[in-house]
Amino acid sequence: MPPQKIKNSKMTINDIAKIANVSKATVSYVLNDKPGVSDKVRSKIKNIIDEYNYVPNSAARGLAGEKTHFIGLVIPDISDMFYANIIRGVEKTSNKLGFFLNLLTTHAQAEREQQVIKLFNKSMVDGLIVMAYYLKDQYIDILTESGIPFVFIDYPPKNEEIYSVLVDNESGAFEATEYLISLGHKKIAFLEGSKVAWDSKARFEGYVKALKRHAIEFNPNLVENGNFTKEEGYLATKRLLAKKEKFTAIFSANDQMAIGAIRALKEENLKVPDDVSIVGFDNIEASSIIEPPLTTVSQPIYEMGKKTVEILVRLINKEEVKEKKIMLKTRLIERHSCKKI
Amino acid sequence: MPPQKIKNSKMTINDIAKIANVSKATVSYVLNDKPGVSDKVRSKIKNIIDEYNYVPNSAARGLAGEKTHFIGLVIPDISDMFYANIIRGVEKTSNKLGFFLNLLTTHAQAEREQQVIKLFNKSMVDGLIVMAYYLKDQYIDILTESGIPFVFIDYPPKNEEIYSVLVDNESGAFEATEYLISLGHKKIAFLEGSKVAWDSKARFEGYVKALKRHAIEFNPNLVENGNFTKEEGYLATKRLLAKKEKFTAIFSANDQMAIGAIRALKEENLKVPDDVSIVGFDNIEASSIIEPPLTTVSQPIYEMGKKTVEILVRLINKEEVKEKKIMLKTRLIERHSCKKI
DNA sequence: TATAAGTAGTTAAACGGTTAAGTTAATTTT
DNA sequence: AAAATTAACTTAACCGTTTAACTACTTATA
Repeated sequence: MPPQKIKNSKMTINDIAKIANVSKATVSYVLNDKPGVSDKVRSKIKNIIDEYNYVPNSAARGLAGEKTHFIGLVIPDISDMFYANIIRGVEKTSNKLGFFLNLLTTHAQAEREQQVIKLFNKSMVDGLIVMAYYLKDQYIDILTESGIPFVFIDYPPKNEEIYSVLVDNESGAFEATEYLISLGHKKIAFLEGSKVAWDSKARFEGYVKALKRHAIEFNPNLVENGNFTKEEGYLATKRLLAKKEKFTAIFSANDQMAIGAIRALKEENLKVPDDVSIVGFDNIEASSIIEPPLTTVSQPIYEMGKKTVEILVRLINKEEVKEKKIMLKTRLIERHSCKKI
Repeated sequence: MPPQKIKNSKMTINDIAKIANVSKATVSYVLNDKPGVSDKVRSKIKNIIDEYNYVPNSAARGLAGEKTHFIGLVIPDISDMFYANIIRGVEKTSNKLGFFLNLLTTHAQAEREQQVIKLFNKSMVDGLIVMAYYLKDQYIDILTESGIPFVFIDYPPKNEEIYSVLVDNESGAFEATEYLISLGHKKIAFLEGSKVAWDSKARFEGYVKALKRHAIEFNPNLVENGNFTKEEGYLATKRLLAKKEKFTAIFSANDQMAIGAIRALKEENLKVPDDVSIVGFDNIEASSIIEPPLTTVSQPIYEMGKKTVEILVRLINKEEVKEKKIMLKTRLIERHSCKKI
């Protein structure tokens, strides 16, 4: 066989070293941009690497050195657009910073979350991004012990020790409610999400605070639970309507429930926004398509992913991170589901 | 320090071996369910593994052995629900079969696709699932040479050599068009998607074949390009309307364009389905929310992911795979956007 | 000028597994 | 009862990197 360019997949650092007539250590130094190599040799090696399409074996890298150049991503469910969009930010940013992604989904099952967290050991990933569903607290000890840098996305704001980036749900809800009030509404119903989710609670808090701020008395009869789903949002609205307790607006803790609410209102021959104004939360795709287009609170999802990776990579590089908890602001998107009263 | 249970993250196969009083080879055999270990010792080791929460280091595994237990996933864009849903099937199935996922997105950029494919070397992943956007053909040589098992998702059906799972777009479109015909429609417009995408072409083919089958003459004036987007679907429909060429139904190559079409029709005071019937393709979430709920063709997305992994894992295990190309059937979802003429 | 300090490179051990080959003891065959 | 076979385990090499420690020069310092 004539001597030929070996294929990239077979190439090792040894091959490169042999071709360049240096030791593999020298090649390694070049690969990692470390000093101790003359410019001449350095560029010679770089050329050879390019020419032969050599890519270092990341398993070996992970084994030997500190860095795997991988970030682990723990996520409940990718088919949920919220998470999918976060991944988008995560992926783009981590690639820009030279990292790849290891995806592990938990299907929002507690048991699976537990498994998953054990799987990620130090030589598998350099750091971890966690979007937990159940075990947020239990994770922390395991992760802290393991020494892997990690940052949570959307972690309930109590624990001040851990790194996390989250959305200021309360102020978003406050703003949404205040918007309704500014339109002249005084009897504003609230569709709450999951009883246990902290973001649901935060949105409720924001609603209550806005009422209080404008001296409107909170009426518990105007609150119904829709568990964040379209179907239950529909049902909750029906219950609300059945009470004969008057209201002129609904603030729904998410868009899905708002969509259910609109259907319920239509069925009762109530017009949105003429009879009832409604504002949602999340700005999902459907909210711009529905009739009428839904006024809603948009979360900076892409930016969440981006910020999270930026923090994690600083952590991995042992650089200083000023704030442990990053709160991102929401933005009210005015469409056509609200009307001045 | 008192002797304590060491943390899982620090545990190595050596530690387990020491505790069990065996060699690490024996532990390895147990880990990989290989013969040559007595039941007694085997279960003893298994207990210790459980007790100490030991998880083998996958980088080391990848380096030393054949298997990394990772599947690489090359995908253009996760925020596209179509891909996100495929991942769901991929993830669930691969976990069930004992594999993890390595996610690499290409952001639908040719250059990025090229990079990405080089990154996956043998000791990084056991196999590859590719959802390519541009370089489908170029990939093949590189991948074949590298020796990594791979399967394409949604690969254009020409190359019979490679493994792929895809949706029978043509028969789906055929069925949709035939459905319209069965309702009495004869003048059926077609909103085509991207000019280059093979699935777009296949859907067009299905449309044409259904017309032919029912002896309806194909009228090129009734075809407009909407490039798969809502906005261009809207524009395409406007152009269609401007022609004054009569039609009573539209078959749109995807739901996004159909949604644009509905808006365009509404603007021209045409009622769906009373004046114009319309059927879409994809069954995206919004299609059930829009007014009227859209009749559409649903793709077996989850199953695609599932099937793909199943094939890939067989390939990885060097088991026989009967068919190289798996075509999955679509399903027509009847909602309220079509009417008998 | 002798010595210290720096530069550019090499050597070899380690990382945590897998697996072919070797060893020992128990069991079967003749 | 000796030889052959089998089962159960161990030894050690290897996978492709990184990196601490070392060597051999060159250059600067006292």
